[in-house]
Amino acid sequence: MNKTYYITTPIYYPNGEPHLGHAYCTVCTDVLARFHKLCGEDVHFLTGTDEHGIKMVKTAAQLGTEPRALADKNAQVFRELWQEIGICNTDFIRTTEQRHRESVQEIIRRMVARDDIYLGSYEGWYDEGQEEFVTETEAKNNDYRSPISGRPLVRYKENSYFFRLGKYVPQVLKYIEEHPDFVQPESRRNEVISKLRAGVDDLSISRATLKWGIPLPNDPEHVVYVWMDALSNYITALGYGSGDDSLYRKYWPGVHIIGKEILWFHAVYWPAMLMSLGEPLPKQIFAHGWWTSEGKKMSKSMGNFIDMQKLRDVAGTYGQDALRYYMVRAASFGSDLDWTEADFNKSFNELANVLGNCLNRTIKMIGKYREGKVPDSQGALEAIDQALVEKTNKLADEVRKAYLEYDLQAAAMLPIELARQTNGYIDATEPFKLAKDPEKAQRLSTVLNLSAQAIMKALVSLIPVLPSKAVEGLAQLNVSIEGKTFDELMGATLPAGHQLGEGKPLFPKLERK
RNA sequence: GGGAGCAUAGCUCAACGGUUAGAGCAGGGGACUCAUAAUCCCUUGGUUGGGGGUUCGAAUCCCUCUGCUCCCA
Repeated sequence: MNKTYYITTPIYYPNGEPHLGHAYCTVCTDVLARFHKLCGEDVHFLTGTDEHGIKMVKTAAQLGTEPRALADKNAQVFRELWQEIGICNTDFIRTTEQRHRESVQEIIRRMVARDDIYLGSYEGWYDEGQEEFVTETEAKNNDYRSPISGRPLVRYKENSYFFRLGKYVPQVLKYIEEHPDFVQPESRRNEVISKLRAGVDDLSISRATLKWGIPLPNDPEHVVYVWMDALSNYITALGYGSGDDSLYRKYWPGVHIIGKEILWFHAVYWPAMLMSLGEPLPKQIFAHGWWTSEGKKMSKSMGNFIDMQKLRDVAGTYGQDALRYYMVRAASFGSDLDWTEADFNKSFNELANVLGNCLNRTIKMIGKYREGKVPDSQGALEAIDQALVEKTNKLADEVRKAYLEYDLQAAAMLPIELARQTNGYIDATEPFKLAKDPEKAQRLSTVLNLSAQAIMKALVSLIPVLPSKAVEGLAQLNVSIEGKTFDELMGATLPAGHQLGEGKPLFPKLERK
């Protein structure tokens, strides 16, 4: 039995189309999923859409359609975009699906049985025009007026079921304190801890005024509100609480990759819910940062919004892998990021000039000087050879470590650094000059061999980030990754006599306007 | 108002309290032709935000000032 690995993105709110933020989170999760898959693990990768709630109702009304139809349409848009940027999710859950509905109701039943849910009343600032509650912060920021209509907010009270979050807070706090890796990165973990210490109220989990949602099994006049519905997806998708929970037993607990704005809910509500159910907590929760664009907050009116169309244009022009590489290497995983044309070009040039060119010149020289067959490395290694061999041999460990520590930026850039060094090696050893001197044939063989080994390892390491291009590059080296694990591929060398394929630019440069 | 953090080269960032504070990019100079007008080498550039302290030794620890960010209310 292979080791299992379960990883998730959040479920996205489909009241609009996906944008850079969604794509980033999904790509990072995908990169991790692909690495673990490459390591031979049995990977289950879940993403999906969170389709209930007042905003769906309103957006649908504005568009003259129904929430269900809006969700159907946009869930499909999300699915298609993920296809286009190479996402390898194994499941896609929609919270309107029957499997989720039934399972959430079962979850509530179990919580009710545990006396963790009770009827109380929810009081807050209510925007009558918008027919929705606004948070205390939001109300204050808008001077207790509706940001839409400008009319004063009213104090409104309605019955609501509550989850006894407060009961579990001490346990959650203890768990987070005792498991430093549970919530990452560190700075976010500290924020959660300090907020937990300040004390937390019980959580309102139902709305009687809303109809678009999952009815509470114990009181169908109420629908399940936001987090109880949304967070449950991570286990309802595995069949938790249904007749067949084999996937749940196989894959749970998993790793959650999320944006920093929803860390609180994942780090506190979700563990508390699982404690109430008596189920294991997630293995890890990693919160990534937010994007700005050209140094400013993304906004449609500013014209710097990286929307789905822009993502499609970039993927269409430069390829999905160039987009993926850019996103992953743009900043260290966990910190905020900034999308700039200049940085994108820089990152594309790394792929084309450093990685692609290194592969290309190596293949072309072996083609020209050795009839496309990898020559044997002969004779004693010189210091410069030794340095390249060491760097090549270290790559597997370095990349593995980077992935296990969620340092996706390093994982993406380490192979590029090896390609950079290989370029330097080729320039320093000058195989193209050695080729002119028959007496240097042995030396030439060594240089070509070591260059080929290095670029091969660089490409293997990049498979999770560049699922299509890395494999394409390896195909040029006539290396198949079919059925092979990361360790097997990284431990292997191209044998002497190995016939290479045809060398073609991996990331062709585009015509400049 | 409460809490946390950051400040290092033009830019993005590194540097268990321990040699001369390092990379990439950008800038300057040069080399090369296997390769995608690609590549490589050399190089300019820093009083580590200011001030004080602890220490044999501080970018790193402490205090303080300034500026910025984040979380919460």
